[in-house]
Amino acid sequence: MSTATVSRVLSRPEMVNVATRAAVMAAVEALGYTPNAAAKSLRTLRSGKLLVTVPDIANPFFAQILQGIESAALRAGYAVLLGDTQHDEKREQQYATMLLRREADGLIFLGHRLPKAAAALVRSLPHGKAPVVNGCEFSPSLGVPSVHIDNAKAAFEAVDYLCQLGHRRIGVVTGPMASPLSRDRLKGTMTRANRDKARVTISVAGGDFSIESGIAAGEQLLGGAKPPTGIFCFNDEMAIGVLHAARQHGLRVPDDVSVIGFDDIRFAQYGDPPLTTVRQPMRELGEATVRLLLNILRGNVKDAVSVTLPHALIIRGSTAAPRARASLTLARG
Amino acid sequence: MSTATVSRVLSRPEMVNVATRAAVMAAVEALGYTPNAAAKSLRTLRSGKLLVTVPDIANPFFAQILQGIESAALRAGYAVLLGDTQHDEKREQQYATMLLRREADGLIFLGHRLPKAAAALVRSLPHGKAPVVNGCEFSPSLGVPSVHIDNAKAAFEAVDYLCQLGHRRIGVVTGPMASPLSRDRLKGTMTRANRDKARVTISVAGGDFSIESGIAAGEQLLGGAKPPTGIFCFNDEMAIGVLHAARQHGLRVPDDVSVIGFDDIRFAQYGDPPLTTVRQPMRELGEATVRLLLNILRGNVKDAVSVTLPHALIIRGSTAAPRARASLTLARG
DNA sequence: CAAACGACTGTAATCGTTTGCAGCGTGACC
DNA sequence: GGTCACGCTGCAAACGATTACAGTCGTTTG
Repeated sequence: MSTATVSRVLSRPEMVNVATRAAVMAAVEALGYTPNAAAKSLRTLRSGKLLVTVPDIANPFFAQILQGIESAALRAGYAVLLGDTQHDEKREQQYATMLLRREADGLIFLGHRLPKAAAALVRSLPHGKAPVVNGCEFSPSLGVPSVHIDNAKAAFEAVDYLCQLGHRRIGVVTGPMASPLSRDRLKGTMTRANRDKARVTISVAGGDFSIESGIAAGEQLLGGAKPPTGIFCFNDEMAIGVLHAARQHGLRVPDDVSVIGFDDIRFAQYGDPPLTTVRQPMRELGEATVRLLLNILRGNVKDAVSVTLPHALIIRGSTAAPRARASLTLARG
Repeated sequence: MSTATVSRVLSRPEMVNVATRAAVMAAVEALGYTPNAAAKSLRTLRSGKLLVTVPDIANPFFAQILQGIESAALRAGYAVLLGDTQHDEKREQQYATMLLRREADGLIFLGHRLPKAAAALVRSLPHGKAPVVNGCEFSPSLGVPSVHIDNAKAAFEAVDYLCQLGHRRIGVVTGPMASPLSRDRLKGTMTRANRDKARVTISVAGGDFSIESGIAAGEQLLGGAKPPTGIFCFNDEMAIGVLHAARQHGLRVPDDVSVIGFDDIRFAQYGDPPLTTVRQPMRELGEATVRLLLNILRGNVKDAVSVTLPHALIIRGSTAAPRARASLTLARG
């Protein structure tokens, strides 16, 4: 029995006679043979792995996207190489070179920076051929397809909802402005605010998507002279921080101040109060990203284009119409 | 310039003359050469990857352990192959075979089941030589070293704290009993309860570590005739569920019922009320697990033994002394 | 001065698969 | 009966690194 035959049985069984096939399988069973992945990868130039870099795996938003990625990858016969970059550019670079070493067949990056090594790869290949896709930011300038929601529209809707409830002083807790995602959400926020320019005022506090930065932003917004009656946060964790800050200030949510989050992580709905938020389809985002990458790997150029998935404003208990100014002042005393 | 020299420059630079070394480096730069990982792996029989299987990556507890694993692995020059098993035995098996294919040099599994393929490996190698370690369960019978806390002791302390506050009817929300971790915590709970056999009664509700199962368990415990005044949950997510259920029942925490969680995930301290919980050093658990695995890979047999890390009861706002029975009844009316 | 040595560098075998090509036997068709 | 096609299997050449071993050359040592 030649190695060639064994190899064929294992990779393309239909090429070999049923009898020999059975014999080989029996021998494989008996000897407990398992093919060596490195040798296979060396020969075929394919590793069967997808490299995924995540800014922070402890962030439930990314964790759930990753879950979608993992399950779609597994279904397609790929394994996931995980890189937690901690928003650190060095680490992003470091991981990206694994692509050049052919340790992975493709790269999914969930941050907003395209690592140099990957950028070089993108430039060196014809458009739409580089196996690099982005997970949740949309940045056409990178020349890399991505899967995302319409962040500007989503923010518009969130702020619109606050306006419709009657809020006039609205606070916004953003993410880092380096990320297009934050910029898009701010853009949507402003678009809506400017529509009511005369009446609606926006105050902006910067955050970094962590609970702690949400607390700080909450302090900042609620500590001022004329605090906002409604606060829109660019993710749920910061919203949880703002809720916390509001409690510290003796403010009740939603009676004294309304809060809207973003993402709809699992903890959003079970807090007190349950958080009104913009739901992103995290799992689907992850799955769609893998599909996109697989299309590129398979050369389906026509299907290798950015995808926009639907979002939804989920209304829960953290939002309500603002109270009259007098009673609010009273409550804060 | 022979390939041998280039190889030496890249892997053991000290072996080659400084001048040639510089020349090679220059050429490498100029040509943008990057070594092929598969070829290297084939030749050296080492992949530079650690396989990590996680029952549920969206669970912040595992996410944080994974974070520790990833960072320790990266520091040691290893990459992480992630498998989210969704508690599914099939998927665990599937991932474990990657070890046999030499797609990874070692396996860290965070669930409680040792996959067959890995078990076979453990049996086939001398004791303490198999590159397989467990992440947070301690199960000597598997013959695999692990990193964990003293679960029985931790549970003992949590229940002890409730007892000392004056609670007599205590509820427990467990995890799946298939896991030694749950059994150990229940054991610790019972040890403490039995010390006060005459006065303390324990009621047990089964959960699966999800928020939803916490809600269900909370309903079950709080819906009865003589509901517990203190509830100890085997993780924070279920505790969050119990808090939710308590609110639904019109009970206030900690006035009407005290709640203790386990793990101290980030969301525990920013809820309302902040959760009293048993802190596990998640990051350190992950890092220690990697160290353990590396010791095995390097043949440091004497350091390849299970490790117990310290836990701590973190007291926050979700626990207090129970109210007199009369007023409790009043509050619930 | 010859021999031994040391510091490098090159040759070539090797890791374990995949796969193009050739060989071989069988049956069909003319 | 000869030719051809077809189905299957084996041979052997890759894939791209690492590394034992041998060779080269300058230097030290006896």
